[in-house]
Amino acid sequence: MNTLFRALNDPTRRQILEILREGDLTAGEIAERFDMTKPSISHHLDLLKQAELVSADKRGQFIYYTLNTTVLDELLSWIFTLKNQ
Amino acid sequence: MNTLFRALNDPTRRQILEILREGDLTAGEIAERFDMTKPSISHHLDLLKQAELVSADKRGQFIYYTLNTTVLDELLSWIFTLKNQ
DNA sequence: AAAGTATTTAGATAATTGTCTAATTATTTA
DNA sequence: TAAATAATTAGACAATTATCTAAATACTTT
Repeated sequence: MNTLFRALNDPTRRQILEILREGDLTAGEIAERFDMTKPSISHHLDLLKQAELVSADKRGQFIYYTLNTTVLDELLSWIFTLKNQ
Repeated sequence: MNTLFRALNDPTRRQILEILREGDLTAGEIAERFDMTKPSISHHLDLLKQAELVSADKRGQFIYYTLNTTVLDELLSWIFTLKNQ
C-alpha cells in the first residue's frame, strides 16, 4: 500500500494514469504531453511501475506503457472498509 | 485531490484513520497508540484535518477526533473512472 | 490564583522527493 | 559500421516532509 500511495501522491503521475486510460503510449509520447524533461517523466514512470500501476512493454526501440488498474482493487477495499461499507 | 493524497501518503496517518473507524478518540488517546511524540501525532492530525478526513471537536480540555469518510467519495469516483467502471 | 493536564505551535534537523543536465544504453537506419 | 533516435541512469540541488525538543495556549481542579 505504501508504494501505491506514494505513486499516487503526485499530480503528474496521476495525469499519466489518466492519459493511459485512453490507450497505450510510448515513454516519448507521454513526455510530449508534459512541460517537463524526458528523464523526469521516465522517473515518474518508474515509480508507477514500482507500484504496478503501469506495465512497460518494449517493442524494438520503443517502450510502450500500459495502465494496470488491478492494484487499485486493494485500495478500493481499503476505502470501503474505512467507510464500513 | 492533492491534499487528500498527501494526507493518505503516510502509514501513521492511515493507521489513525483505521483506529478512528472504531470510534472517536481524543488527541491524547490517539497518541498513546503510537510510539511517537504527541507533537508528531498532532501534526499528522492536522494534515488529516486539512484533507477533511477527520474533524476535531473540542469538549472542555479535550479535543475529540472523528473520522469523516465523505471526502473519500471523490477518490472512489476517480478510481472508478480509471477503471472504466 | 496556582498547579496540573491536554494539546498545539515554533523551530531545528535529517531524510525523501521532484526536477534538471549530462552521460549511457539499446535499437534502427543509412 | 557510423549516425540517429528512444529511453534510462547518474549525479546534483532545491523543496518538502517527518520527526524531535522546548515553549506556548487553553482548560480544569484545588
